[in-house]
Amino acid sequence: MKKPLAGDKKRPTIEVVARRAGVSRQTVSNAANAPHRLRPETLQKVLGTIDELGYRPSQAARSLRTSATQVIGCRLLPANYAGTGGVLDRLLHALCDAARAKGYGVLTFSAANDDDEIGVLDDLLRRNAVDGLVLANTHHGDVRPGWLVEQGARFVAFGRPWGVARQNHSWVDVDGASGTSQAVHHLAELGHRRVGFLGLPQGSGVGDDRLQGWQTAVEALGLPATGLVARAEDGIVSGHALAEELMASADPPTALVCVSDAMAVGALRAIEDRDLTVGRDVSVIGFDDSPVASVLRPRLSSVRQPVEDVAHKLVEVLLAELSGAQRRPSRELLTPRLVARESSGQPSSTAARRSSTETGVMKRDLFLRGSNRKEQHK
Amino acid sequence: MKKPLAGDKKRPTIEVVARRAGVSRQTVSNAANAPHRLRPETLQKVLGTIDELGYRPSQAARSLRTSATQVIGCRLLPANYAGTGGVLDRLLHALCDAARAKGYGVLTFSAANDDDEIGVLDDLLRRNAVDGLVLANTHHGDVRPGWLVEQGARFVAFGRPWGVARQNHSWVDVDGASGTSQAVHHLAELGHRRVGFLGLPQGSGVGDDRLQGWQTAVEALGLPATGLVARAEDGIVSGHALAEELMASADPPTALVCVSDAMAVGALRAIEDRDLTVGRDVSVIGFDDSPVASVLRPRLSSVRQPVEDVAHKLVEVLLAELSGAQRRPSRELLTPRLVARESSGQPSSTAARRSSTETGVMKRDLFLRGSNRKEQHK
DNA sequence: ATAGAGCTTTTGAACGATCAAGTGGAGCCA
DNA sequence: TGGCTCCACTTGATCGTTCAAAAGCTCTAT
Repeated sequence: MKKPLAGDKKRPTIEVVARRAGVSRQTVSNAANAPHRLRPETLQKVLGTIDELGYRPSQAARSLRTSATQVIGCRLLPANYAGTGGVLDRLLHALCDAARAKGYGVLTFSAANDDDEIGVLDDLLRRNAVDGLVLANTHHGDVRPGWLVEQGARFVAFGRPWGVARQNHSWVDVDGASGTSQAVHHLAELGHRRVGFLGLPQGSGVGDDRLQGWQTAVEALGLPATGLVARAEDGIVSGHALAEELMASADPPTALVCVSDAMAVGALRAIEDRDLTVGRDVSVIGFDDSPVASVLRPRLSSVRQPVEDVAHKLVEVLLAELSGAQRRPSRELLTPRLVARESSGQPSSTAARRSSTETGVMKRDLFLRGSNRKEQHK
Repeated sequence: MKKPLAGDKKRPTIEVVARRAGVSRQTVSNAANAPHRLRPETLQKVLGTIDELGYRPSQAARSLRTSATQVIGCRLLPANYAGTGGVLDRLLHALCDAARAKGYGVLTFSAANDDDEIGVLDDLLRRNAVDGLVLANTHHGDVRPGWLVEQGARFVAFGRPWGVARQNHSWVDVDGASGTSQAVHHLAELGHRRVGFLGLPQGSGVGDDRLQGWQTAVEALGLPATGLVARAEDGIVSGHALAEELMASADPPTALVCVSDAMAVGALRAIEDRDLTVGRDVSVIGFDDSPVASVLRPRLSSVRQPVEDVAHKLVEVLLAELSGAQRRPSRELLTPRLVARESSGQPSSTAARRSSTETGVMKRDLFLRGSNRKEQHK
């Protein structure tokens, strides 16, 4: 029975509700915050009045008194779609849902770089505009976690504190090594033996992590490991160059596991440029399952991060941190899942068969296969 | 000379700053909010102390007193990347920047549907958690604007109030008709005459708008207009079906202007399935310049919305609305810009030449052309 | 009868800022 | 000198909530 808020009419305060229900302010407050303290019939009556007037406590007044804003801050990363951008957008959605389920809001902001971000964070913390923070995209030599710890701020990082000995803050991360390992196992099951890896320059946390997964799997399966790794900065152009480099070798790989979808896209291009068929002559698996993955042709197999689970964990850990119950920092490592699509298939029987005559042979069969739409392609 | 906030040390209040500077609370307040009221030397002294202690007014206390939160709410739309999703993500970034520049924060939330969103908005408004709202993705029969007006809420819509006679709220939108018109003109300049249009079912605001731009341009240029429009719900599969439909006709188009990038992707597939070359046999232009556009091969020409300008306008209009100075609702229509890439090129001299022997001819030339990376493809 | 225990409800104070009104002093003019 | 204005700054009140403590009330045990 909610009353619309007419433009000039003011929102009802707790005082108004109290008078109307014939009780005191505190009783109304308790009805919402500590219902067990009220006699059932009183509770009923007060809740009725609250509903009747459409009362909600003023966030500002509550924050002032409790010094808790019920808001989590989170930086919006620059939209780097081919890279990990898609993941962070999905994460933001999931984070909003997870936070709202716990009665929290999410305040987003953008920043040009980490120093800029620290400036914004400093402002948010000093104004008490947020209770806690989610720190995304942690990286090697990241100054933000240390700064936040020093400020006594409550936060959770999405991403391990790479290359730091004393990890004195909570984090949630995705096991990249598991992801690339899954990719290698999947390719091995399809019959591949020479599985290459396109990675990031040494020193990148995620890059090294994902490379290690490849190494572990290759060793476990007894696959060849030499001359199969190429590394460069992330990007489509890099992916093209690295894939070309590996394929130009004497004994080229029949499959490529890539540290990112951007790299994978570059690899796809390089393969096509050699007039080979992706998923047939050379298989490719990306990482992050970015939006482009399912739109490319052939659709790109990719390792998908469990973003919803990450978001839930982030909120869970952060709230524990906020409650103060948490003494020791939490560490959560979640497992990603390979989404196999057309870009990873059985190796062609003769790896040496490299004529260009068969380009596009599989196109028809591959198009729309596995799509959730039932529409058939004639 | 900012002092770090040690974990257990409390933030300084205005009272603390005042005592330290040897002035009263109000003088400190004035230093920040009305510096002209202070004698220059006093101002200097107070600002010095503020800086020394790293003081920032508590957002909660300020909000309580002024009943202004300095926060704008904005729904995070489901990540529909092939569709308009990418645009709204870009918009969110720009919105955060534009808002921050004016001292506002952006509170994001997600909602399953419009009714769900109204529930969230109701909550935000009742708690006074936001000063104003940005309403994205307005559509035909949208109940949200009316509801917000009824509530007396301050908001700006991104998108015109489609199909509503009395437009009693402010909005900012992009002139879709101009975008599709630009696309047609661009194609006509390249030599195309039969330019098709893949649109949305009648009744969709953006769909009809963009179709109208195509019509206007086609008429203005004296191009054929019959049998060149196909309409269906948005999506890759739809795009494929519609393009196939048009190309199967007796006198097929040599170019397709699409209402969205998703449609355009479907069209690309359909063209390739006929063993034709995109950008040569048939040109394709999408709408929104979503992230996939520049990653596809050939890269997709697309109409790009001026998201940063939109964000600035949204904030500007909303703040005018909040200040109360605004009597009449504002209406701003911004112009998008066509980004021409490889998917739109000169029509092949013989439109009837439809052998499959030349598939992929231009691939090498097209790859990476126009990229900002200088790296050459050998 | 009465004190004590336990439950429910009320009252006073405080959170930290801004608004509105008040104070004190310098400067001007008659 | 007195009165007036203007400026620079201070003081008291207030925003709407929750916390902490007090106050009633009921019930039981002595």
